[in-house]
Amino acid sequence: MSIASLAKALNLSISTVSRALNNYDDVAPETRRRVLAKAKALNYRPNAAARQLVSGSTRAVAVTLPAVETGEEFIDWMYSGLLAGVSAALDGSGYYLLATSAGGRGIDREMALYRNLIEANSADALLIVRTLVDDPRVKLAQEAGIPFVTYGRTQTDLPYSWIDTDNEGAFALAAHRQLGFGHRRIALLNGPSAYYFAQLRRRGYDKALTAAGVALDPALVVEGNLSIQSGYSLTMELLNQKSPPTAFLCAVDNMAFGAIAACRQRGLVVGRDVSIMGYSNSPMASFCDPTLTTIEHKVFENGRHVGEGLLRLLGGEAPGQLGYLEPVHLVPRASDGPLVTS
Amino acid sequence: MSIASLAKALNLSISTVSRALNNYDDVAPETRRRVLAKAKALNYRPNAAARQLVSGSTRAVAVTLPAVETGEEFIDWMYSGLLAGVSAALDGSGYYLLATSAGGRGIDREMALYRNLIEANSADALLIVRTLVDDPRVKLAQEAGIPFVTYGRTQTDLPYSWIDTDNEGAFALAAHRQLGFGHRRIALLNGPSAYYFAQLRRRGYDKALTAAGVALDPALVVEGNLSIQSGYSLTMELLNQKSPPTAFLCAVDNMAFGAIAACRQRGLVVGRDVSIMGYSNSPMASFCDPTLTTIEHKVFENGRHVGEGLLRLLGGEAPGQLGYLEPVHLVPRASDGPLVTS
DNA sequence: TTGAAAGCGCTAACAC
DNA sequence: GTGTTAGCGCTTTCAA
Repeated sequence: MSIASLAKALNLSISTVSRALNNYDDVAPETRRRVLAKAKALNYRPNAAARQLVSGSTRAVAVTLPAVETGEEFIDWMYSGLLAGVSAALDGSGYYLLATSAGGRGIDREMALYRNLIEANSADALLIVRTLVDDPRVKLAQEAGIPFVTYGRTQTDLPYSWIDTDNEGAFALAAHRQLGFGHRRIALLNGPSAYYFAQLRRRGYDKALTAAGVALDPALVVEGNLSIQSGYSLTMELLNQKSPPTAFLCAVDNMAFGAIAACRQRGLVVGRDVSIMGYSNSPMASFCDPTLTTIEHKVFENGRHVGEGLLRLLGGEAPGQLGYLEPVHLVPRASDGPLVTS
Repeated sequence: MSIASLAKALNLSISTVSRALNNYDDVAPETRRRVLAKAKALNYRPNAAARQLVSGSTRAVAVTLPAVETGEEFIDWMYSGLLAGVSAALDGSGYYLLATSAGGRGIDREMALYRNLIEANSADALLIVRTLVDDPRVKLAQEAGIPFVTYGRTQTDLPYSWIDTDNEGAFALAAHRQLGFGHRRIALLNGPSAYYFAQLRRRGYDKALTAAGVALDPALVVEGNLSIQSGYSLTMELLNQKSPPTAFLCAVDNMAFGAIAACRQRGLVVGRDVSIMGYSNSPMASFCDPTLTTIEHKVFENGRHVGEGLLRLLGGEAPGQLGYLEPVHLVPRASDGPLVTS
């Protein structure tokens, strides 16, 4: 069913049909009615490729997903929620989300995917998630002149549109809470420092400790790949130190679950002998034992904001107009508490 | 950079360039060399829309994701792994995965998405996941004549290509294990019965119990939405029965985590007072307390098989040639054990 | 071995 | 208010 056959069935020219279909106002109301009715009856749907070729627009927002952890997951829980939000915001706009996975093969693979997408004209805009401190994807998009929104900030001189959560504030808050409980040896189980969010978290943590007059101990800041397993291993190593930490701030809930498992195995009662905090407030956090004190990270809502930003850009807004720091808040539960002094 | 400007730069005709680029054999070797070199130098990339328009093929495999649980997740852990596998199999084939979310708005929304995709010619093949007993998506794809692979089986008279895990075998195995432990009141926390996988699991469960001479008690078979929360609520309700179950077979690990939380809250020691089993062997299963006895479900590998099936179909294989039941196997851990008789 | 030309389905000038 | 026409960038006959 092409527009040509539709036109023939209506005894109209192709252009009149096209105009009626695309809501131009120089079409007789009666004609428009007839066209719309016939299109529905004949189940006409414009060919995406043809429209794309002539308009230059694909109506697609492309995102490649890092899956840094294992290479065996398309995306993880957080991105799952984020994309649901983006998808929800895009819904009804005529734009859709084109998701491809870099399959854990790193930033080079991601760059290749984006480059293809851009050069083959397969997307109108890009979504860049989990930004690096110095992110080549951002540079690529800027050079190509394709609209993009980042989830997470990066270092660049040019204006760009971003949404981020208050990573620095979140970890200052977390550290502050543990300091208030009397903890002085507070570990930070961070993500890889190549990611900007990890640097920001570290900064928040550093600031809170420094403000409280607690000396920074580099041995207490470790990096892992955000998996349960890494949380477990890192905690085990930290507990082996001569003077182990009494509090553990984890970059994601998953790492906290690993930390809990490690402490349990060591015979430590989490929430009493040691304090553990997560970040994200994933569904499991309220069902594990002990329930996990964490920082609520509204991924779905964040995604919705990202989607709205994308739409603004696509609507012609200049990059750099958008820069929104999502607030985070504490969800106190049972996995942390006052330092017990023996 | 269009093929026209490439041709001009080479002083060749468009068609010769096209042939050289597409590996036709009626091109002089020297000409091909020149074209390829120039294309690389000029960073030429064929326009996807144009190629699509003329060839009729988009090189896209579309999948819409149900996110039935909450509507707030693009996909869940299982699909995350499955798609990673599909994506891996497709990698290098020239086909890519186009994922859109139905945003938890049910099968009607999914049907609308697929219908659009088909009618606008936006995909060469479809991937249909989490099949219903009587699945309208399968009928739609069959009527449209578009190649598709289902992950999960369905009821249809026509041949189709599917990959499924051995749901029936898995739950027969699980029930058999609990029967062996002496349990007689074994609950099944199933998924919604509209899904074929839920029916198959029920069948496996029924068969195992019947074979052991244990009467089926409908009160022990309940349905939930596969979330942690639903596992928790259903278990609470089951424990409130006059004669509560001593073993709980859960449709997914998440439900099992909810079940563990519920039992803990009731003061029951999981693995001693009650037996709990999950399904999927998610990362958390080996880190929770007690560690979860579950059924390994190799989602990534399954996804790879699905992707390979898709490629076979796209390569011209007739539907119905593919029908593969993935084996599953038990991962015994600490959450289940012999019935304690007081 | 290469080039000219038609046409995929659509939009948007431009004429009437 | 409607029709004619020229492309968008590519593949693929058909001639040369």
